[in-house]
Amino acid sequence: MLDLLTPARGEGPAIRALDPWTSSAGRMRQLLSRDERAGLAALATVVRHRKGEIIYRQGSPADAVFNIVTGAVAAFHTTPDGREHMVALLLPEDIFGLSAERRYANSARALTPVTLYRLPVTALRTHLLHDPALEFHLICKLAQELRQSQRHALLLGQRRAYARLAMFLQLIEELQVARGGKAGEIFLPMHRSDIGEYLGMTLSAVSRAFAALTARGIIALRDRNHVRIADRSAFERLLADPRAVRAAD
Amino acid sequence: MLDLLTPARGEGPAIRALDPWTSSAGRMRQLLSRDERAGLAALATVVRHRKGEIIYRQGSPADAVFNIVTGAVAAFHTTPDGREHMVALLLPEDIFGLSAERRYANSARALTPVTLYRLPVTALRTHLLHDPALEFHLICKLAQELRQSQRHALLLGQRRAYARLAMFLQLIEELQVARGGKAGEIFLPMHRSDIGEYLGMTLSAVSRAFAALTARGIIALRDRNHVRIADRSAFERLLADPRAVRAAD
DNA sequence: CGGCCGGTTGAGTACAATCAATTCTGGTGG
DNA sequence: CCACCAGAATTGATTGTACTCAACCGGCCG
Repeated sequence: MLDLLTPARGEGPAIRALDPWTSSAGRMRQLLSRDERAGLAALATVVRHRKGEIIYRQGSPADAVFNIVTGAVAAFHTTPDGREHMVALLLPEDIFGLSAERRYANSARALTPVTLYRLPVTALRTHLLHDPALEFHLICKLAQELRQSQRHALLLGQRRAYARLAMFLQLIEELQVARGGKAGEIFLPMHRSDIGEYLGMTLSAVSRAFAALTARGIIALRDRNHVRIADRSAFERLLADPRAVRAAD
Repeated sequence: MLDLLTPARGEGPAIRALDPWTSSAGRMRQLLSRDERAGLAALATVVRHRKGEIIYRQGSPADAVFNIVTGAVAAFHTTPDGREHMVALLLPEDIFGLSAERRYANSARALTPVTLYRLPVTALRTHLLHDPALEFHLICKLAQELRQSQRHALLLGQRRAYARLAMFLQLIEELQVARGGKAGEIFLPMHRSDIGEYLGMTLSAVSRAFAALTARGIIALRDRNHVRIADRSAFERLLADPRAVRAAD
């Protein structure tokens, strides 16, 4: 299961990413050394938010970057007509709040209770310029988040609702495996409506997509937030070619 | 018009991004100093590709990062069933080819004739670790590309085809303004099918979306690759609330 | 018990995908 | 300069899928 509660071992901010220099079978590792984490800890303050709370709002002055210790966070964009679109799903050892022109480009909300390190940008900048190795690790992490975002775009390019949901489940499963969890049982730290925002579809469509995958025996719901991959090969087949499954209706 | 042909003034790799420390009204600037560019130039080789050529293929060993001098590049992902989805549109002074686990996560293709700096990753890494300021600039650029990717996701979350197209046009226009071009006249360095891949819809849908916006007097096509915003306020209104325009059918 | 929140299900509609036919455009060679 | 060709783009008819709006369910809490 996806563990949102156990902090990374050790003290201080932590970032986890795929190692750019070795093949590690999709396993992410902690990039920061004990010293790097201690250095960052000196700049950081710990902040907590309850489930559902806004961490920062799009357009407000971006004076800090955040690093998740425990919990899950959604970065989302609010359109002028009031709808919300999630642009990133953030988990422990992720970084968020990077900005341009001193304003946050989107808002952030706690999906679960969260504990964060808050790093003021000015102090962080100074610190980074004195620690090239740390900077390099941050570059790796950003490249990782960029790939993640591109994958999100890929998901959104899917036409069929159940294909999007399947890609989403695969994504979450990989994240939990990459953090050392085990495959097969997926924990969703969010409501159906949040999933809908991430998948770019309505609550109803999400619900129907869950129903469709369940009816085909591909997944099974233990409860609303726990999904088990019931038929791995059908799951893989669906991901490989979304159209192949349609006939099974 | 979007200038893809004039290289950045000066010599060597160049990266352009929004300045994270000042409000610059959306205007991007060259982040690298003359010295930084010269230092990078020492590692780089210049490569050229004809329009349509593959620069690297998803899954192949990622031994270099690229920086665009002139031209436009598409980063795209090929799904097992053969369809292609564009995940990024890259222009002069952009960086691409960052990877994890020594493999490219997606393919890259020249949309126009392109000139690139090719930076071997090992040399680049060593160089970066000796130049914290340069690393910091790279961080800014990556944050920029991350925001760009999130914006792409936002676009893909739109339901109506013409809304996606409008967001796309806005995006291209901003890119050209940010690079010093002037607003109002947009150059599209790609075919309708490429646009379709970026917007996550078919060629026909792209064509119909162009037709819809033209029929409403929002845009005007000088030729296939040159779009003029004919009615700026209607354009803005459409972007603010895609549903508002439907009635105007 | 009643209200509320999160979620599911149903009927009708709107929109883009699909497949296919047709037009437009730019380049080439006579 | 024009005829021709091939690729690019548009347009048309039909179908599939998700949206919309709405009713309904089930658990939780006062």
